Amino acid sequence: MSSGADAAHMPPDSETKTPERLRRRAGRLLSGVSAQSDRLTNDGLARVNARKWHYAVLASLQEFGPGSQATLSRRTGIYRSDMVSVLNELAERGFVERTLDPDDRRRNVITITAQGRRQLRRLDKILDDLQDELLSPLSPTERDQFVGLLTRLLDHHTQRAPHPPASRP
Amino acid sequence: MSSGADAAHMPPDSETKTPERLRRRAGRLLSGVSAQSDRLTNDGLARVNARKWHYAVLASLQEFGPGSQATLSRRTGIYRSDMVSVLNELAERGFVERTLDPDDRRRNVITITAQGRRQLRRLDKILDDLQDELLSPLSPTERDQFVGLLTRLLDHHTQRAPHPPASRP
DNA sequence: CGCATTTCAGATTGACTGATATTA
DNA sequence: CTAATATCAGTCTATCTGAAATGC
Repeated sequence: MSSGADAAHMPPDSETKTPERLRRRAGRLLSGVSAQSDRLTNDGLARVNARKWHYAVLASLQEFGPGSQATLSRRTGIYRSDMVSVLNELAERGFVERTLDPDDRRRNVITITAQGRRQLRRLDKILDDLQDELLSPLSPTERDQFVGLLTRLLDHHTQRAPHPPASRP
Repeated sequence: MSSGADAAHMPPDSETKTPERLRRRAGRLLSGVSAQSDRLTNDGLARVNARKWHYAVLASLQEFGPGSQATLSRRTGIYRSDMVSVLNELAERGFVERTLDPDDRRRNVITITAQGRRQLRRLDKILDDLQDELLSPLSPTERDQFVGLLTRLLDHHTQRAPHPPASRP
């Protein structure tokens, strides 16, 4: 009368339910929600043939202007070694240009193109929608709260790197 | 007379500062905080030769009693294939016992030992401390808020798996 | 010389898939 | 027969390390 599923073929609750102390652990909650968010973002961006690092690089170029690969690496947190392939992808698609820096011939200067700016707008829209989906169970006030709390946590733990230096190669 | 660091050897802000739109993205904040939390937990547990899955299994056994490996897999979210090695580690250390299930000879019945219960208490303490460290910038009220928001997000997104079925093998 | 930059080549890791043997 | 179980072998991806080549 009461339970919806076919009890004969379903395992008892104790086989599927997560222990309460596990459910309450902030660390576990964080990695769960973060994994969900990653899946959402990766899938959403893959649909337009983009990756999250593309967004990071384009946004950085748009906001602070052109820079060397090492500079972009510091601004986005992407390892220098990985920056190469990210920029290859962005250059292939015509979103950035790589030119030799005349003042320092070790460097490449990376510039965002008009197409790159258009792509950035597209990605911004997509990420806004995905964020709405992720935060859909929360009210507008709660969303702000959530983002605020996360920001404070991240700032606190990345200021002068506590134990291992967070990111930045 | 104002800025603390030696300006000559420091790159300008535009080389190190993260773009504002990047900083605001919930997805980025989440993976940042989650990464920090993972680092903290992994390091903390490694100091007593444990891993986060150890805790998940021990907590599940303590809360719901003995179970087969498949059951534990469902309760903790660890893949069946990875459960084997986790249980090997726990059995090596004397925290669980593997015995053949007489009622169903495909199964092993996993039981927590007295040592395992002691270890669970130890790990609970460690994780409490690490959680305090992670959430240290937040007031007690804010910590509850934060955990509450995360719980609602996770519940919403794991109920009847939206796109890809989150975890559970 | 030491140091920064771009680049490549590979280590390491964790989540995940697939196949097999056994038993229900 | 199909389905579940424990196990092993191996893929795939992201993060990260190391070192070479070039130029400051």
